Amino acid sequence: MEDVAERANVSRALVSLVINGSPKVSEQKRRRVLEAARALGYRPNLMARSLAQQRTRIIGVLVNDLRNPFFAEVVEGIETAAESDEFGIVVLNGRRDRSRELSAVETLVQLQVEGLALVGAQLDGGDLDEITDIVPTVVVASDLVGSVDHPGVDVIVTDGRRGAELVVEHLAALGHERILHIDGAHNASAAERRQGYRRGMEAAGLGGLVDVRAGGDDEAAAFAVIDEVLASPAPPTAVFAFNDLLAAGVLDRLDDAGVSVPADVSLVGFDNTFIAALHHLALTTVNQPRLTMGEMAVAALLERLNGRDEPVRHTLEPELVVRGTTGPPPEPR
Amino acid sequence: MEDVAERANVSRALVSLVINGSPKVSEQKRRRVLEAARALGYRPNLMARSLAQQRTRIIGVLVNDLRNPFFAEVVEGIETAAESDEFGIVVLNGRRDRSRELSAVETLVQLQVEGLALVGAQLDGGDLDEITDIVPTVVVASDLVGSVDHPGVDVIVTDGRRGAELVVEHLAALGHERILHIDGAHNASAAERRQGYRRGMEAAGLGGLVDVRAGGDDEAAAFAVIDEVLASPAPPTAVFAFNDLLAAGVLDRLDDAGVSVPADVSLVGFDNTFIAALHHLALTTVNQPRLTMGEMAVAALLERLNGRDEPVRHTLEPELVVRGTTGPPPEPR
DNA sequence: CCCTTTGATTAGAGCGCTTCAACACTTTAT
DNA sequence: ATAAAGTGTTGAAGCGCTCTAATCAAAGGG
Repeated sequence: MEDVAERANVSRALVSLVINGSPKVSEQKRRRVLEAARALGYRPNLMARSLAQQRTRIIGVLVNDLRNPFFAEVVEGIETAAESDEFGIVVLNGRRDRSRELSAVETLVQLQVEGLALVGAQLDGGDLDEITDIVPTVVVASDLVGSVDHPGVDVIVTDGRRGAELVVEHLAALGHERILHIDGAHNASAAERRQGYRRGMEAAGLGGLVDVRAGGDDEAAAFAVIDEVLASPAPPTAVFAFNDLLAAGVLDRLDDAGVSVPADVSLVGFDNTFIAALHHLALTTVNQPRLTMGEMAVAALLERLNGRDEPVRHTLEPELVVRGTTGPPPEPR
Repeated sequence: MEDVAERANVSRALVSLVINGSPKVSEQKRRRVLEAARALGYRPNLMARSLAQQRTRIIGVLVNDLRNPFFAEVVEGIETAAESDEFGIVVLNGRRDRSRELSAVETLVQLQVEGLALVGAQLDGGDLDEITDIVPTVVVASDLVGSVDHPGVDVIVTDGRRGAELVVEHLAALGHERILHIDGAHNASAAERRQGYRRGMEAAGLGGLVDVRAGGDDEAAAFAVIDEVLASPAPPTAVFAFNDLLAAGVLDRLDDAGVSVPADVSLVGFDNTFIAALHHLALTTVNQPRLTMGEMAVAALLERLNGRDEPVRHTLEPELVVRGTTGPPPEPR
């Protein structure tokens, strides 16, 4: 910068003004500076600028699992929204490991991000206590454990309880009774969906048949459960999986076992990722408006930055997308 | 930091030494400082540190498309490797838009990243000219246009030419002759695969039947091509798609048209993403060792940082993964 | 012709940290 | 005792930028 100033015969301060597009610079000097900058290949140092300015215009994004297309799309929503507000984003990947999430958050805070978006994170309110009075935080696509309202955290979720209810209603309407739920284990939104499943079962008069088994969040987690369940005396006629990835795993395993879907067993996922839409899977699932979620997350952060003080919670409506993996249960023989 | 120093009755310099784990600090003061830091909730400012230290320990990653699981996994490979070398990564998403890629690279450079990994980027040598003598750069999973060796850029690729040849060999061996290639359009690795396809066709004595049509990099791009091709007098008996996503699109469209795979038409993808492995797709495809690619990318950058000066190019061997979407062509009637 | 106003430019302090050279002690060797 | 050699600690400069307040030049008003 020094060099640019010298070459253009102006002060460092003037260079700064030009670079930042200040209106109070004469056309002549502006030109001189820009040319000098180009000639020297000058590039402003973002670190130095942030330090001096005391702001970074960066939103930190912690994502639970980049390989899950669902999260990737939420992140794209965040990115789009951030961009239009002249913010950049830094994405860190928790890789389904809570301790990694914790250290990622720490890194982001130290990076001085101005807002923190936790996408599908497994952290709970306690983990965030310290963080939230340093930087505005929004939890997206997962909920704080126990749904406790934390004064410093905004929440953007699709109503997982309702979504799960929709699934059970749909299956029950088709005549299913033994409906199994393979859950998301420690996954942050797992509890909500479990709860919705239970309520749905009860509402349908199937309270006695509630069956929840521990799954996870990708295909592999489904295998053991399916093997176990198929071996039981009265296997389920329908399976509601925690998410599409898990459902895909279920589908594979059922296939291996020669069980046909939906003739023998109906199957429902969650998220409505592009995988579910593939004709060969044609997975019945629950849609979450992921781009919207990303955008709302950014909006929430900006409001905080503009002084809002009370927590906000946006619960979006899930939507059942019926495709080819659900149908009436087989006739009992 | 000032405050911590004061509370612990030491100088700022000492605090810095403690935070950075210097061995030349007495146990007593170290304890005092750490306690003061905890009590005050002190967090070092990474920006300030980087500025003072003149290094960031950050590797910038530009990825072509986060929604494509293939790229996401390469990024995970990079992340893992970076982590074990005590580097952090910052991921920016080009979202399939070259001008966005350009500005993302600019951002990363200004962020003072110590290395740049371009994953599946569409940029060419010219775009990088200016960049490479500022920061070590490695191109992963795509190649510079024209494969010109650029002295400042390392390249980690799977041999797309060979991969495509393998595909054609496989199909030809099954008896196919009219093999269509739907390419990746402007995608950076498209050219190589096209070339491999052509060579493969010629080697199989099918040079006259070469048929390449413009595709893209996701499902949607396939639709128009399939419609067009099915309407032609002599439709292909096999389709080789640029990647798995595109292949999934082809599969969907063939399905719509009532064409069955592989009985009527064989189909091959590329990348071996988890999608291809789903039993209901069971897509024959070409594997790329994505985690390894990510790791090699980081290794290349570190070597550069340690003074290597000549460019390096690692070409990994692709591997044909035969699944259920390929078989002999239908009997001509 | 001097004073005020306006607009363009600049000096310099400061952002939060690291690091080097200097300093004050202690210990050991002589 | 005194010099030499370590330990541990600190003052202060500097990283590349921004921004406030001060300065300077030109223009307008009386």
